[in-house]
Amino acid sequence: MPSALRSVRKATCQPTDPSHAGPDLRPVEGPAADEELAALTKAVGHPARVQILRLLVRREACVCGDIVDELPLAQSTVSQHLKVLKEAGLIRGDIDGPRVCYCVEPHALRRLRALVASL
Amino acid sequence: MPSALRSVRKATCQPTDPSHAGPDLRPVEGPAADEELAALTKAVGHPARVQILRLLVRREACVCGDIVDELPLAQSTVSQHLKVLKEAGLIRGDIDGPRVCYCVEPHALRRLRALVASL
DNA sequence: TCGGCATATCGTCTGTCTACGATAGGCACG
DNA sequence: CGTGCCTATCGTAGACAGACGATATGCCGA
Repeated sequence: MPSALRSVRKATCQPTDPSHAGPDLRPVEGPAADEELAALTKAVGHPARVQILRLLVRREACVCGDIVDELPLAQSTVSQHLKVLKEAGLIRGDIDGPRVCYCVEPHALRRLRALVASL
Repeated sequence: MPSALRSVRKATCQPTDPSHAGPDLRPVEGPAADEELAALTKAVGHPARVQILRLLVRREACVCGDIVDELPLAQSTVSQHLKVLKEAGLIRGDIDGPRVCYCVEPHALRRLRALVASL
């Protein structure tokens, strides 16, 4: 049975509650902000990773296997892209039994928006 | 005489007048938008290129030599980064006699902001 | 027209990215 | 306690990125 026929699994993790986090106080300019902006945009700067982000935003959360099913890439490749996004702080992965449930980090996205807006 | 002592040259080019351009009608989602976002963020995703963009935004326009003076990189390296930004449509280079005057493309920045905001 | 300055391009080296298959490890179910 | 599924990691190969010096090009001024 091909994996494409697998059903979408229920997502168990939730994005970080943004109500606890006030506005980001870090500056949007200066050398540190430049490095941060470069690192974030570099992480986003690949079509597969953009697709993954969109998928997670649309579905709020998503099991790794579902992401693999949506992209025309090998499982190991998708896993590497997820790792890049996670190391950039843009997504989070919660272990859910035998699976891993990924979801976006809203405050990282807001930070990215703020940095891009400062350009 | 070290190049660091050169004076800043007057910029002759101006950013594209944004008043002529209405809101960008292209969609901010879908496969084409994903590719576009990936290409733009990839171009921004390097510290030197972020610095160049910031420099151009701050000064509105800037001669290539001044950019070289501001960055700890060789002239050929800076020229390559400028080329990346230009091919992504983020900046424009106007020939001003023997020099080249670079300035940002405001509509490209707005487009980038819109795409990032759609995440 | 010749010389010099500003910029772009070329050639090259090194390192990182991206892709894949193969393999390892962890958890649930029987 | 084994077996099977899901995911991460390893190893590898090819493509790409980033840096530099050297060189080409193009424009002014003498």
